[in-house]
Amino acid sequence: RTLIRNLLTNALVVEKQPVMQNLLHRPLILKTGVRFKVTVRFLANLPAFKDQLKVKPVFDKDVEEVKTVSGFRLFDFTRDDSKVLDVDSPNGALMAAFEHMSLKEKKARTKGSCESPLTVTEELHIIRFVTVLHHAGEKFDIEASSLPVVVVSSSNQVPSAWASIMWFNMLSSREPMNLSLFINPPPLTWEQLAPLLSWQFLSVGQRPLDPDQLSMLHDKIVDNPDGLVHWTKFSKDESVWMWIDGILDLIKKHLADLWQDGYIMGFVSKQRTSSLLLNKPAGTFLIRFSESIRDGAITFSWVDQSNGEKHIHAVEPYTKKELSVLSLADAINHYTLTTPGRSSTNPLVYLYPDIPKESAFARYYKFSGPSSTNKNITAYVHRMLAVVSVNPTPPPSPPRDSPLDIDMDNNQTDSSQKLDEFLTDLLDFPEWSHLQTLPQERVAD
Amino acid sequence: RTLIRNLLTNALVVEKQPVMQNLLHRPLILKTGVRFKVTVRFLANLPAFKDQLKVKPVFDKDVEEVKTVSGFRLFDFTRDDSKVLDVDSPNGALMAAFEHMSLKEKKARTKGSCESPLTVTEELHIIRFVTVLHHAGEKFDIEASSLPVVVVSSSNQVPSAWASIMWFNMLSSREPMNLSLFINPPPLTWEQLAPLLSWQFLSVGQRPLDPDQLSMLHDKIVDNPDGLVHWTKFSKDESVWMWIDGILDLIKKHLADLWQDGYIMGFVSKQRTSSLLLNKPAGTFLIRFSESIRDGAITFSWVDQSNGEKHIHAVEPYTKKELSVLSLADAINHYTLTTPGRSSTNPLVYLYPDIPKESAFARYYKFSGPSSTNKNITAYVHRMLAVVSVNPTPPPSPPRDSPLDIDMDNNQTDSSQKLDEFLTDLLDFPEWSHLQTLPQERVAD
DNA sequence: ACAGTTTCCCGTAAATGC
DNA sequence: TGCATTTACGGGAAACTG
Repeated sequence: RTLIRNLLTNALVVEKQPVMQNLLHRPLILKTGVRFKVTVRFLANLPAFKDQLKVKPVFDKDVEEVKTVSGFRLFDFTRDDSKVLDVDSPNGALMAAFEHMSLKEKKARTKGSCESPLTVTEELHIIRFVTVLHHAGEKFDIEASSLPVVVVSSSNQVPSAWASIMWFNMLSSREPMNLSLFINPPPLTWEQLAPLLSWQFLSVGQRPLDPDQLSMLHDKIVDNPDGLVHWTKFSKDESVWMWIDGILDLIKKHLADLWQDGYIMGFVSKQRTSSLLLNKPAGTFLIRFSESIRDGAITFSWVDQSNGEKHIHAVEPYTKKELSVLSLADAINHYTLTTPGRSSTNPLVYLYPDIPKESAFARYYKFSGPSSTNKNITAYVHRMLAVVSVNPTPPPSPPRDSPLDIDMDNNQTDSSQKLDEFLTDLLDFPEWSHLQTLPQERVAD
Repeated sequence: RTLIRNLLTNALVVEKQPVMQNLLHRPLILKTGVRFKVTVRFLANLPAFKDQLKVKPVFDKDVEEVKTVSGFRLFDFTRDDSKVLDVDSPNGALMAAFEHMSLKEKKARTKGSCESPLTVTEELHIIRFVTVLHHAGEKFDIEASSLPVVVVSSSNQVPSAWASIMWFNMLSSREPMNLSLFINPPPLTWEQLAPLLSWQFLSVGQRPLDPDQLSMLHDKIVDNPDGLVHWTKFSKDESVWMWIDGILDLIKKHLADLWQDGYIMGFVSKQRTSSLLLNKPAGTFLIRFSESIRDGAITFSWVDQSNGEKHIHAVEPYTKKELSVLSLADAINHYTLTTPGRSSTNPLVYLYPDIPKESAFARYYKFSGPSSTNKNITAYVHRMLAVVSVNPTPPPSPPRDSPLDIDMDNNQTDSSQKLDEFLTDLLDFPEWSHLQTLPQERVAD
């Protein structure tokens, strides 16, 4: 009898398909006013109960934080609040599908001091599904709970909500269902955090972080000797996560191919960039994420040679907006340095360590976005977008005197050596002239 | 007594501030679920009536089309449906402000044949505000009506809704409040339509259409000898209006300055472009709207000279997306033609008729969008976007042999003559090589 | 004034209806 | 099936609210 009771008490299972699933197969982030779906399955497969069980969703049922933590927001369901009878599914199990669930904040928060110690994206909530089964003269209260969810009201809160989800997931095995986790959030060790981050890149870009990339992130994130990463560091003050999330979004929207191919080194420190490139021939470059731009931006650093001395440069990072009209492959392919009175050059020849640019990127060349879609022949003169800079390392005096130290045997190198002059009247523009006097060796960021 | 009755019957005046006001000061387009505001004023300034009058909005009150035209949509107010008492305004007049009005479609349309002869953007609706005044033992029914409005559910319907509003406005003087106007829409004469169109450009771009532009539009729109423009032609089949509306949006978002300055000829036929430019020195160009792209796009045509023969070319039109990262002025300033083995050129020197490019556009040069915002000096190499084409009219054999027929006295011409070579390996790309063999004389579009 | 949070709403994409 | 129309909702910005 108690066995049956226990069985039935745990017989409901919740399966959610929230809108913002974000590639982990779990209920995670719910946005007010946006529909999500939940399926509840009755594990005890007793067709006799068909049509007898009414399941009702209850938000934050029996959650102590609602009462104790003042300022904890309260929510209600706007649709499908009505319970749904159990019905047969194709595989014969009893289940109920809540297809049109939606949350709405219930005003009139808990009185008391309305000062919550938590931000809204640190509040963890749950949804319970309850039903009552009368059988053999006994009454069984059956319920099933979702994993914790974060409720947001705007999509600009999703990244920090996701940070909470990740943090919780990493700690939940030790403290199951502690909805007050973020009142006093434990730190994570780097060994816990590293695979978590790597997994994000695997999810978004089909490729995890390699040891070098993780090492750079380690140096950037772990600054105290105990090797622990604190929640504040991760999600608050410097907000390492916000920076990483911007990069993940950049990969998802514009760099999926190149990231998957492994052509984007991405996480490299300035120092490491220099030491890697200085050992390579001029014309070698690598692709890095901007460390200063929050919204996700990407740049490339290259090494050139002038007067026998090597210099490292980095182009001003490309933003999402620019990449939406000019892919990174095209931007690399057509990057042009101009020198007054001299021929123009593309300083990018070998992707580090020694991959000819074309063999890495040629398959992605398509010139620029919208115009390339209509490949039909028109009377219009076709065109492409290109990116142009003033050469930060002008070669010494006599024109075409000291060619770059580049292997000319390679065909593709040859073609990218057929370089040309560009509009030198750029230099008439006052804002550009100062660039001539900037120190050359510093790597950007 | 009847005087008073008439006075009071007409004493309510409606003043709306709809969301989509679109620069004409009238109630025009309302979107379901989107808030709009209406102010009702009581013209008879009798403070004695203060707090005695309850005004209630009624949608499509006494509109016959609701009953007769099957398929006519029905709407209700979702908020502020409750009537609002009259209150004193700062200037002492009695008025009621409906601050939170919002429409929702009422399902269950009129039965009968659900086939409406009208599209939703051709349905004209009105909102009436009604109140009852008891005074001196008599009962006065007072009401005020809005001008016709078009109700849409999505912003992709706004352009055609606006077409209806314009058409109605032009005809309403003759047929006041004919809500069935579009069941049999009368044509407009060109003399009616032309100022209507011009007014749109004045509203959006602070500059009306000039006679030449109107003449081109006339030739494009008026094809029957009676000089009438039919609603079908304007808004349906070829949808001249959709094309114009895309251009208006382009001006609003990216070309406001240049349009206001009058530097955009815009509406010029291919034939006229040719005849204008062929009489001008090589390097003369003009700016035209694409006639084929529906979403609003802009191109420039220029004349060059090769073997003593003049050619007209037009670049593939620029779309809104591209103009959001590269302004038209910059695109013109840095437009580059490349010729294999030859120096690159910018074919754009004089804006038609003979304005040096820089004197028209230099004030708007800012290189490309986002990067120019941070003018602070960083270690990054600055960069800009440029547009590049393969030269459609390669000059004859010996390099730098036949310079363009350009006045070299002008400083700025001089600087734009310092032209350079560009990446000739463009020509290694198979898709570009065919461009060499295209006919040169045809003007695009 | 300000920061955290929510609301508002355009524009695109997807869903729906006919 | 295709087209007309509505719904959905991401994302940027305004409005709110303490």
